[in-house]
Amino acid sequence: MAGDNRTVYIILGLLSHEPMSGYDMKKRINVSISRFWDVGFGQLYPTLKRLEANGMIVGAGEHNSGRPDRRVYSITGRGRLVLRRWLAEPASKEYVRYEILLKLFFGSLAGQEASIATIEAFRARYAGAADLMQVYVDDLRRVLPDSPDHLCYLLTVMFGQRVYKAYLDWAAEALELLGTRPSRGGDLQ
Amino acid sequence: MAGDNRTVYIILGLLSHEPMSGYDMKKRINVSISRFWDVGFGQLYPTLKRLEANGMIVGAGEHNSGRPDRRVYSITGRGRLVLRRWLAEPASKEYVRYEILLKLFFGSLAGQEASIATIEAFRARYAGAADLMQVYVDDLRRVLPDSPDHLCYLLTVMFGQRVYKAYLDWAAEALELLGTRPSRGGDLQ
DNA sequence: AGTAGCATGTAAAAAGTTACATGATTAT
DNA sequence: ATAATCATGTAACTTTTTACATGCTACT
Repeated sequence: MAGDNRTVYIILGLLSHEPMSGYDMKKRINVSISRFWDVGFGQLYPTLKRLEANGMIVGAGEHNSGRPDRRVYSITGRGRLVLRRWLAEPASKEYVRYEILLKLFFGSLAGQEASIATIEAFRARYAGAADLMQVYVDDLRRVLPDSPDHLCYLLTVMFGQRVYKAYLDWAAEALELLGTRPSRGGDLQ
Repeated sequence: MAGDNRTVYIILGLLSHEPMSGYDMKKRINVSISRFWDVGFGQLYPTLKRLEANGMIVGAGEHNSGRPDRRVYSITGRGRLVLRRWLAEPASKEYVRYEILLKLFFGSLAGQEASIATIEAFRARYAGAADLMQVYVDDLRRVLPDSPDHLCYLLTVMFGQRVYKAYLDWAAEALELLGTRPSRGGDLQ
């Protein structure tokens, strides 16, 4: 995870569409990016400062009547160049950390019930998410002919839909192996 | 990712089965754990020192004729207690970082060809892995009745098999959407 | 009255990666 | 000859998380 700071490219990527503040970025990240790469305020604000010092973005203070002042950033030519260069490079290997699998792997010390509870919690965590991704996929596929710019978003949502489905299918199979009939219905949340 | 240091529990979990050296642990991690939680030497050795200082493990120097000396660690009662306590707690949320989705999300600036190349590389990365996981699953399911202690391992391998399959299915669908017939055969490596 | 949202940040700590160092043996 | 394996470790660095700080407005 050392090496290139991806927070930089997320900021540049968002600003390549339109100017916005750090707070706006976090909101965008939460709804569309955080599923595969989350960024916190503690990373966002310092990185914005650094990018401005390096001339990749420029910020303009904006007065906001009644609300705190905003600092709206725009991408510069240099920022666009750096972003494009990164996009042309091959993507690094996927980085995952599944504590649930760690617990199951060492689960013989905890007993079957503990493993079952762990998997049930995992399933509950993704039951709603998988359905939601399916809805998004269906919607985006419908509007795609009229707005092909949604394709980039659709690709990432499709990914989520398939991976979450794999999660749920695995959970069902794992529970069966552990000798539990999967409970039907009422397992959302 | 702050909070609890999972390297600690990986070490304790491995030692709960049998005593071994740091080097042994890394080998075990590479073949069975690194797919869902990797640990490097730079984390392993300092953590071993800390765990010994805290009385969770004890190390014994072993002379190795012709080879470097080894330090073989064993888990203590206190270490077992800490491990069991962690196993009883609910697993934290999954942590993932997919640079490929980041690049695709901002891919409109790079063009379709770049997106296609990105996805092809991703597919090549997992084509072999998915097949391998399937082989492991089949093997483990066959030996399971005779050695039920393999169940914990099987659960994690099943997870990998399903997720890697989802990766490949997504890649095929994504390439189709981008207007590329998926190339048949010879796409390993 | 209390919570959530708006909006920006800082500081400390933890976690993780990378590069380096040593040096013998064994396989290609 | 060269590379890989065995075996341990350190140091510097980067990245990420968490907790704190401020203060106003709008909703319940």
